[in-house]
Amino acid sequence: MTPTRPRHVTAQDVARRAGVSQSAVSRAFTPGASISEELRERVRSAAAALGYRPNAIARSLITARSRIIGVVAAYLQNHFYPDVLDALSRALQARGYQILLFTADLSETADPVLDGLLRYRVDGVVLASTTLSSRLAEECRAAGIPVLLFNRTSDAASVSSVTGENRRGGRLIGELLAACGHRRIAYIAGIENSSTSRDRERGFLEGLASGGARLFAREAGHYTFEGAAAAARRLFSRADPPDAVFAANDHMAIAAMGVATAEFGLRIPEDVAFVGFDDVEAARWPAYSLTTFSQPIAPMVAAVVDLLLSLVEEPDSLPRHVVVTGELIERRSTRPRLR
Amino acid sequence: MTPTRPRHVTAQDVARRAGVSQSAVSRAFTPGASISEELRERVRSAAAALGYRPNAIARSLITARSRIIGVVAAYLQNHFYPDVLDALSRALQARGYQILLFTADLSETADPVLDGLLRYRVDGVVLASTTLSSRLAEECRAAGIPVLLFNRTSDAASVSSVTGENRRGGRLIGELLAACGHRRIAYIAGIENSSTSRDRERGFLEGLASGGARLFAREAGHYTFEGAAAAARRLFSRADPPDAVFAANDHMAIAAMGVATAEFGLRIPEDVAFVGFDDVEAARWPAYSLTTFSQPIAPMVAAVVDLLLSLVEEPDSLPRHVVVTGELIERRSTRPRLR
DNA sequence: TTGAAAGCGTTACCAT
DNA sequence: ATGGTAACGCTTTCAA
Repeated sequence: MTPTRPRHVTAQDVARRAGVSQSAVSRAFTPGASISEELRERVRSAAAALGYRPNAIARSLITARSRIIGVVAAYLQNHFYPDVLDALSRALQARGYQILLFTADLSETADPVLDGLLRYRVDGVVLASTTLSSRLAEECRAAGIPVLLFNRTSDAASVSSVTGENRRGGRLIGELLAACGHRRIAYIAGIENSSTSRDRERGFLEGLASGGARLFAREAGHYTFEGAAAAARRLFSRADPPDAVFAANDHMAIAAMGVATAEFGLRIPEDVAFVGFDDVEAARWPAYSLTTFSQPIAPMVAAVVDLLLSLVEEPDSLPRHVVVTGELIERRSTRPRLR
Repeated sequence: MTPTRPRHVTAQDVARRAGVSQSAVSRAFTPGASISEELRERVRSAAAALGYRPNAIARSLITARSRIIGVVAAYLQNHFYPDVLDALSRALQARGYQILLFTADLSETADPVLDGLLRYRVDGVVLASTTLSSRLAEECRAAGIPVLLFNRTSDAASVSSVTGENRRGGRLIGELLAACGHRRIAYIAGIENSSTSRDRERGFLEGLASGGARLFAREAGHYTFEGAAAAARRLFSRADPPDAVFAANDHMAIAAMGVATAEFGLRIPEDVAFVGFDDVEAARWPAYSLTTFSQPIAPMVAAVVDLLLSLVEEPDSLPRHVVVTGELIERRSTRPRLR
C-alpha cells in the first residue's frame, strides 16, 4: 500500500454536490460577490458537509496577493522582539494576514532571506533585523515589495520606518544621569552601525552635555547578552570603574547588572546606576527594577500595521517615518535626582 | 496615474530571453532535472539578468506541497517559546521550509486557526499552544495534515509529540526539596488541564513521597506571570507560609520570586527555596540563579524537525512520542541537600 | 444572478 | 536532453 495523501476537497467537488457551477462556489466564499442568498446557503452547506476550505494558494496565484507578510528577525533573544512578534501577528491576523517568519543570523548574508521573500510573493515585509536591513530593504524595494523598517532607519529615506524616540530617549537618560550627580558615566553600545545605537548615543551625549557632564567610558556590547557582559567586565575591571552605565537596550543592561552584582559585588544603585532602553517585561521585575526609556509595543505595532498595509493596498503611497512616543521610566536601578 | 504593481518576472519571460522553452526554465531551477549543463547556464544567466525567482505559490499549486509549516503558539511571554521558535525556524529553513505563524489567545476557539492552517495548505503543523491543542490536533489529523504536539501530549496517542521529561523532572525536584529538609512545600500549577503541569505535579508528588515529605500547599498560576504572582501572594500571606516552592515553569518561578523578595521581604533560599522548570536564559541570570529541570532546546527542536518532516514525507508513518532527556540543575535558589 | 471559459505561473507528462 | 501541453484550484471576464 503506497502512502496516500488525502486529496483536498476542491470547489469543483462542492459544486457537484450542490448542483451548481464552480463559479458559484467561488462567489459563495467571496464577500460582496453577486450571488443570491439562497444559492450562497446551498453552497455553504454543501461545503460544510464536505469540509471544504478555499485554497489560499490557488487564490493567491490569480489575485496576485498572498495575504502573507514576511517578517525578518534575527534577535529573538532580546525579549522585546518576541513581544513585538506576538502583537504583530495578532494585529495582522485581525486584518486577514499571516506572518511568514524568516530568521537570519547576525553574520549571515541577505541573499537566502531575500530569495525566500520573493519566491513566496509576500505582500509586504517587516524588517526587524539590524544587520542586513539596508541591503534587504533596497532589494525589496527594487523588486516592488512594500518594506517597512522596524526599530531602525536606513540611509535611504525612501524606505518607510517605525521607530521609538531613540534620540530623545537618549537625551533624557543623559540628563537624568547628569542630574543624579554621576561623574564616571559609561555607555554600552549596541551594534556599531545600527541606527538605534547611534541615535541613542547621540542623544545621550547631548543630554550629558546639557547637564554639565560628559561621557567617561564606552564599550560595545553588540546587542548580545554575552557581548554586554564582556563589556561590563572590561568597565568594572578598570582602576576607576564607572558609577553609572547606560546600555543601549534593556537586554544588555540586564547582562551588565548581573556582572556588576555577581562578579564585582557592587550594589545598585549605591555603587553604580544602570539605565536601559525598551522597557521590556524583565525591566519591571523587582530583581532589576530597571530605569529605562519605553518603546511601547501596542502603538508601535499599530503603526506598523497601518503603514505597511497602506503601502500594500496603495503601492504608490509615499514613504513615511513614524516615530512612536516613549517615556522615561525611573525605577530603582538609578538614584534620585540631586534636586 | 493609477497605482502600478510591478508585474513579477515569470519563467515565460526568462524563456523568451534565453530562447528556450518555458519547461527548460523550470528544469534549470529543479535540482536533479534532466537538463544539459550548458542550457542550465544559459537559463540561469537570463534569469539573473531579469531578476527571476520561481513563484513558490504556483509551484505549490501543482506539487501539492507548500513547504510551509504552520506553527501555532499562544505563549510567547514565556521566553522558552521564542527560543524554540528561533531555533525551529532556523532548522526548518535549513531543510527548505518556512514557518507560517499562528497566534491564538488562551481563551480563543480553535476554529479561525484551523481555518488558516487548512486554507494555506501547510505541509505540517507544530502545536505549541496548551489550550487548543487537543481539538486542533484532532481536526488536523482528520484533514490529513501531519501534526506534532510540542511540549504537550494528547489523550489521543495517535498524535505524535515531543516533550521533555516532565514526570522524571518533577520527581527529581520533589526528591531535592525533601532532601533539603523543607517542611512546607508548595506547588504552583500551570494550566490545570495541561499535560505538562499534570505530569510535573505527579512526578513531584512521587519525589516528595520517596523523600518522606508531602505537599503542603498548592495554587494555580495558569502559566502566566500575573497568575503566578497572585498565587505567590496567596501562599505567602498564609499564617504558615511555605519554605519551598516548585513552580511548573521558570517563568512562573521568576514571578513568584519577585513577590517573595519585593513584597514579603523574604530571602532566597534562606527563608524560602524556589525551583522552576525549563532552564530558560533568565534562570541563569545571577539575580535569580534558579534551580530548575532543563528542557534542552537544541535536541527538542531537532526531534521536532525529524519527526514532523518524516511525517510530511511519509504520511503513513506511525505516530511517535519522543521524550528528550533533561537534567536537574541546582543553583542558588535552593539550599544544599542535608547530607 | 448564474454558468462557461480563460488564465494565473508553475510542474509533470508525453512526445520527439 | 528538449519542447509542447495538460493539469493544479482558484478568480475573473463575458454571455446568457
